Order: sequence, then structure tokens, then C-alpha cells
Amino acid sequence: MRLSQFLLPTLKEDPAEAQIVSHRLMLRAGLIRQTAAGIYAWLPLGIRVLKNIEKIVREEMDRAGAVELLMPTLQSAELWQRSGRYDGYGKEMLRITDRHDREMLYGPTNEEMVTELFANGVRSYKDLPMNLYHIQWKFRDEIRPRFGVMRGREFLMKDAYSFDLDEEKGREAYYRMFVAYLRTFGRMGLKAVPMAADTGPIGGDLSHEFIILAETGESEVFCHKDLIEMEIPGEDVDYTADLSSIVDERRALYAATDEIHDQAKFEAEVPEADRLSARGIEVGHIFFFGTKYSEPLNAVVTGPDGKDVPVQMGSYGIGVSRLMGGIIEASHDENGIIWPESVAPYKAGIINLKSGDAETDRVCEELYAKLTAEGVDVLYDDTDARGGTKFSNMDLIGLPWQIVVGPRGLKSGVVELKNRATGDREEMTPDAALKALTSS
RNA sequence: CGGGGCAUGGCGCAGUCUGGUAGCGCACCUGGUUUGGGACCAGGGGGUCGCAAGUUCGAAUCUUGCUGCCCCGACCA
Repeated sequence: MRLSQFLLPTLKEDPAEAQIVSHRLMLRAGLIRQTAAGIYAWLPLGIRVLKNIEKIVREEMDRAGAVELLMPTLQSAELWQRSGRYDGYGKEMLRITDRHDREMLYGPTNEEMVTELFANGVRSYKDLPMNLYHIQWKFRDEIRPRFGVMRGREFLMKDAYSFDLDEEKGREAYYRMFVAYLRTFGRMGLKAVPMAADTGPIGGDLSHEFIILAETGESEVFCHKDLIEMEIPGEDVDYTADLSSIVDERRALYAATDEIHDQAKFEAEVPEADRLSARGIEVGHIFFFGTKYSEPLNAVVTGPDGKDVPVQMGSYGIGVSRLMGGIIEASHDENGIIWPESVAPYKAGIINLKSGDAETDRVCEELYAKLTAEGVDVLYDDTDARGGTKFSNMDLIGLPWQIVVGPRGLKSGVVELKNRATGDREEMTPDAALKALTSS
């Protein structure tokens, strides 16, 4: 993409409304614009990142055996009245009336709807296990939206729902998601720690929040430091096998958010040198809730014994839009965002230091054409802005690599390749820069 | 929902206390000089001062009501 044809409204100064660093940087780097409290428009650069995050989530869900579908944002109130949640959900739920005075709502979640879809399509235990997910916009009318995209009212969420014949199978489904989450966050360059969470009325031990560590995180977390460095399961992880060893080795170590933190237990279980207290952001939440929805909505399958049983369910959320804020919180410096390559809107930027200079333009054009042909996403700053402006903007938007092309270097036949994360710069021929970017 | 704060050009702000016909920086447009880390000179465009009533000869400024946004708290992916 040529910057001259792109919409990239960067801001030199911090907008007054943004308090935390990810919110400030998202506004300054031209990723989002707020349109109402807690509601954001995604600008061209922002939507590219969002889609990259989505892609990783989708790939890991698919790998773990979940099946994608897409449920609507608007739901009828009737469905929620049957599950008994319509009155209980409170003002967080945005209620809408259509032209026929039918009560509708903008979905804050989809348990009811997915349960009904499942019940309509599945009758036999032989069709289990099943895990259905979608990536869809949700709306929760938070009393106080804040922190930009981290705590918006409208947000993009991946939610998956597992259906199993009995509790043991349900546990296996839960473990698959547990492992898929480790991989998902790991691929985004995040260190996500699963922490036991409140299981609510169902009880049991099957609920975890996935917390990423970031200095500016909203809540305080405490855990064994080994959890941070634990290896992420590889691409070849076998989801049909018993995954309990992967899950158990993590659950064996202390990890808690400040809400349920028990300092005495922490000190008893974790040697002082291994205690880590840090700040964290919740980016995922998984839980098993048995027949909470399958019973009232009559989602039953016929078992091997010929009897109908309500299915055992779990649900598994990932805050997709929130993750963008979370990644920035975890990866930035004083100059701007530092995108991990897996989610970066473009892999590289080309800075033309003297637009209009025949040789500089020629080398830039050639690099741009060749990188594009090789399938490398590249943003070419072909505007006639001054060098300093281009450097600052490129650092701000945080593309992993920058190729700086100017007359001074070209005199000796070199361009400069800069790594945004490390700040390292190296002079090399345009061909060498091309190779460096296409081989990695 | 309780407490606090803000609303003046695209962005950041001054002016409000002490009413007198709107200003600064950045951004934008034109011309020139510049050109490897947010240039300089000259000229220029853009604002019903959040909305509505009221007080006054006169309101960004005073009064009342409303709306929007931000921060702290309770709540949450």
C-alpha cells in the first residue's frame, strides 16, 4: 500500500480523553476513532491488525477441532425469556424494540442462541463431541466504559461453546480449549497465564481466566514465575490425545488475581525467589457450566441407552478487540507501538527520504514492487513529507521493519534496514534488504 | 448509579473570575528557501465558543435547564 493513497490520520499530540498508553497510541497511530462512549470506528490500519488477531484465533480454534459459524448481533427477547436470563441480565443488556413492538436485544453473549441451534441440529450422542464458535460483535452497556478498546461497550469477541455427553467428556473439551488458548496468545507474542477463576453457581474447578502481563494492567496478579516461561504447546499438539499433563502442570503452580489472592497460601506454596506479582489484563475466560442452558432450552441428545440427556456445556471467550489494546500495553516504547510480526498491519515500511529524486524513487518503487510480489505486506511512505516526520510516524505505527531509502546511502548503493523492536539498523544493498525480509 | 472534572477551528490549549464583537501552537492551502530524526520566511482559509432559554444596550464570559465526554468508585471479555 502506498501511504499517499491510504487513510492514516496520526496525531502528534496526545488526545485529552485517552488515559492509558494503549488507548493513546491507538488514537495517535490512527488505528481507531471513538464515535460514542465505548464505541469505536476501526480505521484502515486498525482493521488490518484486528483481522490478523482474528486469523490467529480462528486458526487455533480450528486446529483444536472447533467449528466456525456466525450468529447475528440482534436476538429476540423471547429466547432469553426461556432461559430465564432476560430479566436477570439487567441494564447491561441493550434492549431494542422493532417496528412491530417486538422486543429485541443486541447480544451480549450467545449461550441461548447457540444452544438452540445445537438442539435443532443434533439428536444423537454419536454427533458429540461438538464445539461451535463464532467471532462476532457484542454489546454490553457498561456503566462506565473506559481504557479505549480495552473496556468498550461494543467489542469483538470470539466465543466457543462445547457440547458433550457427560462431565468427563466435557472436561476433555475444556482441556482442548485450555491448550488452544495457550497457543493463541503465544502466537501473538503474549505471555498469558491461566489463573483459576470463580466458577459461580456450578462450582467445581473448571474455570480459568487467561491473563497477560503488562505494567499498565487493570488488576494485580500473583503467580509462580515458572508459569511465565513455560513452553507453549507446539503446532503438532494432538488434540485427540489426553491433554491433562499440559493443563495439570500449569494448574499445579500458584496463580491468582487480586480478587481471590490468598497471600498466606501464596507464601506457603511458592518459594520467595519464585514469587511474581505483576499487573495483568484478562484476555480470555473459559468455563464449564454443565446443563445450565441445555436443561431450560431442552438441548438433549439420545444416549447409548436410548434415553435423552441434557448435554454438558462449556463456553470459551476471547476478547478479540481488547487483545489489540492488550498487545500494545505489552509491547510499546516511548516512540510508539511495537507490533509483534504475527499481528502487525504491515510487515515492513519503506521510507522514501526524498520523494521526487529520480534514483531514490526508483529504488523505492523497485523494493515496493518486489516485496509485494513476494507476498510481503509493505506500507510505502511515498509522500513528500520531511524525513523526520516519516521516521516519527513509522516508529509510532510500529511496523516490525523499516527500510530507509535516501540519496546519501544510495551514493554508496545502500539502504538502511531498521528493526523497530530492537532499534538496530544495518546498511545493506536493496537486494540484501529484500532477502532479509522475504527469508524470515 | 454516587463523587469530581471538562466542552472555544481537525488536534492540544488560552480567554470565562472582572461581559465590549475570539486568540496561540500544531495541522491544512499558496509562494519561496530548505531537505537523513516531527524545518524556516511570507501570505491565506477555516470557529452559530456543546444545545436551549434567560439577564443585559451588548454574553465564550453571568443565571437556569439539557446533552455529550473524561477521571475515581461499585460492575465486567
